[in-house]
Amino acid sequence: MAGRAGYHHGDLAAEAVAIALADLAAGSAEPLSLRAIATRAGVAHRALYNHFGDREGFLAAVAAAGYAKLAAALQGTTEPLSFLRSYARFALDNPALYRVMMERGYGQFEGHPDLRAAADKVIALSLAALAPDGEDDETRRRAVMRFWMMAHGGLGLHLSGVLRRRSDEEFVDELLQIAGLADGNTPPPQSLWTSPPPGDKP
Amino acid sequence: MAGRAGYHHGDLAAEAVAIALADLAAGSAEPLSLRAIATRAGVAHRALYNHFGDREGFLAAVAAAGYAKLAAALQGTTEPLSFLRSYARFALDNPALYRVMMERGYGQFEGHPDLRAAADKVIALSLAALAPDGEDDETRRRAVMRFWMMAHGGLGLHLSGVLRRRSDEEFVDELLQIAGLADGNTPPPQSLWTSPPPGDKP
DNA sequence: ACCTCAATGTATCCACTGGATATATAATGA
DNA sequence: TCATTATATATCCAGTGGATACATTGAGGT
Repeated sequence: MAGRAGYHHGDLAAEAVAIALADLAAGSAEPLSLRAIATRAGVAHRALYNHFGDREGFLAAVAAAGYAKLAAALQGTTEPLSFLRSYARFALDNPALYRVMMERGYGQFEGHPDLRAAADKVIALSLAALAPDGEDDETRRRAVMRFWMMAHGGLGLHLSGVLRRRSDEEFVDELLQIAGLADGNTPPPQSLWTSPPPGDKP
Repeated sequence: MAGRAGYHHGDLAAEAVAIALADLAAGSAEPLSLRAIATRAGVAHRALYNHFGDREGFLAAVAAAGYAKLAAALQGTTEPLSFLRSYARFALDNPALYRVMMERGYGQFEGHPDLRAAADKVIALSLAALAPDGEDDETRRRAVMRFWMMAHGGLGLHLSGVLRRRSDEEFVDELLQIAGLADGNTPPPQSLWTSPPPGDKP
């Protein structure tokens, strides 16, 4: 039972991650605080350390939940265009969560098998949707990497405000064009920059 | 004079940034601490607040210094291949500093004109080295964006350990190939992944 | 049914951080 | 010379991640 009447909570780990996800979705700019989350779960802050070893362990669990959400969002996309759209939409709809996920790469997977498994599922979906079936493995991986670099780089620049402020829709269209996936009937984009780049005549 | 004998320091702002740069170069993983830097400069931690308004102001100054270093590294590159090489080398040689720089996009430039000016110089160099002269402005900007997405995304994935661990040299060659800038006589790269991607037969 | 024990939660401490306020000292310009 | 302004200090605060010691509980073995 998930009751919280007694001394024990029931499923603290799950609720803590859920609170963190809600927090990130709410768009608060401050970093997640273990204490705040524990308090919100009605528990002493030190209780969290029983489930996740330390802050990084907790964030790994949050990131794993994020990858699971992303995998769910990517399910069913079978070709590059819809895949990129879904991927971009996820990142744009969950910018803070996306950041947490992307700050935890394969390099930090040791000791966090759940995170690795969740991320691997996303990679499998990427391979299926992006890479031509007939090609050899190396070519397929190359295609996924190319996509990932573009999407990751473009989304990062967009989310951190490097690019001219634009609607998400407009950005995705832009990204599709730059990635060579444009469907041809989107209007030509305007300048990419936040403001006139140096060298422009006023 | 940069003397530090008396009550006043001489040039605290410059020394604080220099200490931060040295710290980032030393590769310590912990985030910069104003107090630690002030102590290392032989000064009360509150003295820094006179020069930079708050922590974010200090980091903006550090990032600006980083952009200046990057601009210096990019000076003289006149075509895409050498530009990408220099850019990648800078990021790989100064990963922590690169992170600080990239976390502070145009969106945060308000109130930090120095940071903006330094970043604009890098953009001007990018335009000059990457974009064909004959093309119209929109095409040139598109070329720079395409490069930046790839480089930024690829470097981010490499630095955060998402990709298979490889030497920097190897990674740059890989990046050149994926970006379509390979000079043709580099050996074919191996798999990109940290470990066998899902779907491989063992 | 009992009873041990591992899992989970609490209480209390610590070092450290960014930041605020009030004060002291030095440099500068009228 | 002297007031003003820039710079540095002293001292406080709330908040954070983490450590140690202890309390409570539920599950398994007998």
